[in-house]
Amino acid sequence: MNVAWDDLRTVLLLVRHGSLAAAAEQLDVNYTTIARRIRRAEQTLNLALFERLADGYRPTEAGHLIAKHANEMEVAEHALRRSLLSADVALSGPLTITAPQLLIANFLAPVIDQFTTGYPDITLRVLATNDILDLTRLEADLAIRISRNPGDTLTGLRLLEQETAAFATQELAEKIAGNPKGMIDWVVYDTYPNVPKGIDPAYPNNRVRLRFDDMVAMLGAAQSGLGVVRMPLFLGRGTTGLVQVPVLPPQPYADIWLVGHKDVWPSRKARAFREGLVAHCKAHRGQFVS
Amino acid sequence: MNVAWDDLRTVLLLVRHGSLAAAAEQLDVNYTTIARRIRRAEQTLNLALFERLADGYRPTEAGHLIAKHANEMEVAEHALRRSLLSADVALSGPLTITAPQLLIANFLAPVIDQFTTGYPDITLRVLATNDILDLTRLEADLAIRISRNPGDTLTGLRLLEQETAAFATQELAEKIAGNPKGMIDWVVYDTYPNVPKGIDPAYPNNRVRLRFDDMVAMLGAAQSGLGVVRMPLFLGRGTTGLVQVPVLPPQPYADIWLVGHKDVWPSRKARAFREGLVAHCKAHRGQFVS
DNA sequence: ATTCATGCAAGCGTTTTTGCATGTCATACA
DNA sequence: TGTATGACATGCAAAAACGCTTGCATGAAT
Repeated sequence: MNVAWDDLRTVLLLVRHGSLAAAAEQLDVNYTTIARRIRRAEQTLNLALFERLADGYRPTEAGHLIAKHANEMEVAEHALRRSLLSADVALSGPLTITAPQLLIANFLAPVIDQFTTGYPDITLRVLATNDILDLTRLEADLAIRISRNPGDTLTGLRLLEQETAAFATQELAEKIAGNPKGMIDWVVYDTYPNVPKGIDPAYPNNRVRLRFDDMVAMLGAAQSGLGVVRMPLFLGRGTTGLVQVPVLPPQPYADIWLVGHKDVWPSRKARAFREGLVAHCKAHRGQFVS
Repeated sequence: MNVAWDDLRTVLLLVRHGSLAAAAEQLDVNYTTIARRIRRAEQTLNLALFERLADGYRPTEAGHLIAKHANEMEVAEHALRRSLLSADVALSGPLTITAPQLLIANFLAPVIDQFTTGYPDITLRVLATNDILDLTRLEADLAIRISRNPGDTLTGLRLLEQETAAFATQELAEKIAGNPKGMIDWVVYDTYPNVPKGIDPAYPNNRVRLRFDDMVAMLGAAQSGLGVVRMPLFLGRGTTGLVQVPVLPPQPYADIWLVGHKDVWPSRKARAFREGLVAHCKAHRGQFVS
């Protein structure tokens, strides 16, 4: 009559991720194991937890019920892991941070380098992604985010204020300077699909030539001379082959924050990372504003 | 970095019960297994959870921290199991009840007999004890208790009101009747260690001869003629060799309740048991009052 | 219609986990 | 001072859990 806790966890992950393979990936086991645990749980409870359909496992009502409660167990487990992290006084073991790829590549790499050198016993894991990871679930311990508000339940620290401006190749920049009234091609981000606001009236003719959903790709486009790109100052300045063009005067942009769960924030490892990061930010503040 | 949930549970039980053997009994595994799981958890977390002392495992601070959170996980697990019980519409599987031994022996046995006959697919487990089991933790699904108040967070149903009176052997009863002024020996319960209040003034001389901490033993003493015993009417009437003596007129006593957790109470199995029990109580109410 | 990707079941050999028997150590007791 | 008891460690063999591979069914893309 006693179900193993790990089996409950397995039910939860299968309900949450929908397929044996996806659940298996989360638990880092073979998907066969997921199937076996589910069967074992069903036998122990003498209760059908999933319907086996052609396109996967579909939870029954009982399966959903278990997932609901197992989810609460998971919440408690996450709280435990956060507590352990801050209770752990040793400067050793794993620490996971996440930040946007381009911020890492163009600004944070030295911080990371210095940190791993300074704390060789800490295994730093860097998740370079634009996704907002769930720090409550410890998908990461700390996150560096570009955002206008740092998140609700998290503890945060504003690292930097920054501005955006327009960048293009040297060649394109000269062409625009020689003919301000000519048509200017823009490469823009999908979420702001129009020509930026605030363009200097001296350059009256603007149009969108391309839209991207990825800033790395846009950088490539800009370097290839496909058009003008609005981007944060630090990015444009740090990308070889691009120069700032006066079409779009610098504008304030979302701040850069360091955020973490309140349980994790005071831990020694988090403090150690914060220290190096803050120092680096102070020293290079000039890269971000005009 | 991921601790198995079952290992967390093992830490919890070891902290709670203090020794490998005691924890092992709870989980129904060999105590060696407990030791191994603890070691594995410590290695995974890279953290000492227990001090190995000569007289057993003593939790470290981290061990206590884990136990605290694992306890919350356990609370969620218990909630899950209660939910499953009430979600389970089938009249089959296990059902656990608890009641005082003497109530079972002298009154409830027919209910139990009838229930197991009527619902052969339900495996009834009866815990005959005076201990107050924790229904939140599902140490039992339903409890029959003799109490003045049925418990706070539980759902309850008053089954019977009852009275106590004085009982002794036929021989002793006749002796007392023949000499009301003579010294009357009492056998009393440890928690009320004096001669009962409310004795008829016609019997002025009373003393405590023996104290017991167990009512079964007191019944034996009464049957052996060691003295007069105050006990519930149903008990005295149902015990061969005892007759009521008029020394102590019948007095109201604590009611008999059926209680259960609110999650369990509405389940079909609980309802089925309740039905038979209530009918039996109604039919035999006369056994409990004068 | 064919091909490909996804999702799962079943069989088989291997690894991990577990139970049991044995040995050690400290404590309590007579 | 010997002896019993409770609590744990260790080594070995059985049992359980696991990963890998093959094969089948379904639905989407070509």
